[in-house]
Amino acid sequence: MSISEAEAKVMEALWAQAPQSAEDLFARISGEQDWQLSTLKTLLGRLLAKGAISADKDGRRYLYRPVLERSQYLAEQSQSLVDRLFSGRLAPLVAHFSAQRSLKPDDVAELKALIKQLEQP
Amino acid sequence: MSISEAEAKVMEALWAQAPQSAEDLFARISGEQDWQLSTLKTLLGRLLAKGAISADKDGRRYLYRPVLERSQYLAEQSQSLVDRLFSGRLAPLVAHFSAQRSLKPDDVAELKALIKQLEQP
DNA sequence: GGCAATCGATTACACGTGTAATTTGTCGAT
DNA sequence: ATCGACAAATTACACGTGTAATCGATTGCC
Repeated sequence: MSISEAEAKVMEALWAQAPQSAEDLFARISGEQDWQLSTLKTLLGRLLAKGAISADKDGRRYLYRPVLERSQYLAEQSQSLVDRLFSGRLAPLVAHFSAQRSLKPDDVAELKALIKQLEQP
Repeated sequence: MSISEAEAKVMEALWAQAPQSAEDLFARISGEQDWQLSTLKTLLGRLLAKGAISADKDGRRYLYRPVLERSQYLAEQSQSLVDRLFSGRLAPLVAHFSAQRSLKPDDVAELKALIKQLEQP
């Protein structure tokens, strides 16, 4: 099962720090996200059901921690986009960004460094 | 309003060739997508409602053509992913792919060529 | 002109999602 | 033992989406 966008925001908060209680998460997420505590609880429940997080009892409350790794989530999402829209190849995506002129000089420099690294393993 | 994944498949078929009738599209999409004609009609209706395509009467049929451009759709989708998962920067996404070892030598070569081009406009 | 074929339009329906209120269960304090 | 606080679980509900059947209108043929 894949996680939704709202659920992903909860995951981000857990990837930033874990474990956290629902209250912790609520405090951390408020400001970013204008949710009722109840909403967050619903999302935690759904993430638990999906196996994306785990919960350990800590006194009267639960402490939640990610099971799904951020890097795995990134991989799924990125791969899916590249597959769906760019025939599974990364270069066309970069070309697209370049054509849109949304590459800052910083990006170009960073990319260049990356490529260099890839060429000399 | 944004278009859904099933709707995007219809758009792809229209981007590949336009204008096309519902029947044309159905023929072109069958094999990729195991839809009933009725399903395709529903999706065309929704795309029309969203303004992503237009329809011109051609005798008893309609001919559909894209209004939303593919490049704009690519831009929205890519930007959204990069914003949500990579702080809006492209380089980290490429780095992620590289770390996943999902870059083939071809890709690296192509990227290198791209970068080169970006440096000497 | 009536009937059948053919389209598009309308209606259907289950499921995921965003958002939340209400209910339930438990622990601590009186 | 009871009551209140609090946390989690359950229930709620509207909306988008995937998938499709059916309805209704138009048109070509006999």
